[in-house]
Amino acid sequence: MQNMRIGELAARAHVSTRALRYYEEQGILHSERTPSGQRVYGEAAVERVRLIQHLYSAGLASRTIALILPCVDTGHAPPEMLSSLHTERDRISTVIADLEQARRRLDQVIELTEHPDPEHCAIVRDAAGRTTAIAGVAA
Amino acid sequence: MQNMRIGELAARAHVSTRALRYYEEQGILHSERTPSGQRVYGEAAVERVRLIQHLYSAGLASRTIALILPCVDTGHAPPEMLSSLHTERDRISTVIADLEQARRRLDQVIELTEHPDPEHCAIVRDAAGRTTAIAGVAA
DNA sequence: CCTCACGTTGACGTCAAGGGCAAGTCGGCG
DNA sequence: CGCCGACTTGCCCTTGACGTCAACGTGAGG
Repeated sequence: MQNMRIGELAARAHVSTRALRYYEEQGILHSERTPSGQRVYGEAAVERVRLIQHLYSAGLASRTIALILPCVDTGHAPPEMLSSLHTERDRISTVIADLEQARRRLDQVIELTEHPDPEHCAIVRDAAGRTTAIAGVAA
Repeated sequence: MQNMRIGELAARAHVSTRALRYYEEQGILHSERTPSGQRVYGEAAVERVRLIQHLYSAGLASRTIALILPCVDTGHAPPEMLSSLHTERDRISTVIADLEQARRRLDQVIELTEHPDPEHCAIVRDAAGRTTAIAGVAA
C-alpha cells in the first residue's frame, strides 16, 4: 500500500496514466522501477502530482516547472535563478488580477440577470470598463 | 482617428493582426467593413480586445467566450444560461485559488533563497502543502 | 501613373499537453 | 499451465490559438 504503480497513482491524483508518463518524459515526475521496468511511486507522489497540476493551471510550461520544482524541493534556489522566479511570480500576479477582473465582469452579468434593477443597471454597466472602485460593488 | 483599421487596433491592444482576424472568425470580435472590404473598428474595440484577452487568460475557450460576450454586452443573460455562467465563475475562482497557492510556493522559495534562515525554514517547508494559515505569512 | 505600406482570404505549419492504438511484457490466480 | 488485466515503449493523432506564406486588392503620396 505504501508503494503503488502507475494506475493507482493516476486514480488517486485524478489524472491519466498517459499524463503521468508525459510528466516523467518532461522530467518533472520521477519514479522508481521494478526489475522488470514497471514504475513504482511512493505516497508523496500524489501530492507531487497535485502540485504539478497547480503549476500547470498557473500557466507555467513544463520546461519552467522542470526548472523550479527542484527549488521547491530543496527549499532554495541558485541565486542566478532568482530573477526568473521573480518574473514568474509577477506573471502569476498579473494573471490573477486579470482573472479577478474577468470574474467581476461575470459577477455583474449574473447579478443583473438574477436581480434586474433598472436604476442600479446603468451605474454598473457604465463602470464595467474600469478596474478601480468596482471591488466594493462586486464583493 | 475615431475609426481605425486592423493594424492600429492590433498595435493599441498589443495583439497580432492574425489574432484579431482569428477572433472575428470565432465570432467574438466584429468589425465594420469599408466598401472594399477592409475592417474598420471604433475606439471601443480596444477595450473589447483587452476583455477578450482577460477571458482567454482565464482559460475560457473561444466558444465559451462567444456565448457569454453578448451577455456582457447587453448586461443580462437568458435565464437558461445562468447555470453555465455560475459554472464558469466557479472555474475561474478555482483557477485563482490554484494560482495563489502556486504563488505562495514561489514566494517561499524566493524568501528562503533571499533570507536563508535555518529556524524559519523547517516551519515554512512543513506548511508548504497546506492552503490555510499561510496567507498571513506569504503576504 | 507608380510605388509601397497596409489590407484581404486561404491554406498550411507549429507547439504544448496529452489521447489512442499497437505489439509486446509482467504478474497474480485458478 | 494458461489467462487476463495492468504495465511497457513507440508512434502518430487531436485540439486550440495562433504564426507564416502565397497571391492578390487598396489607397494616399510623389
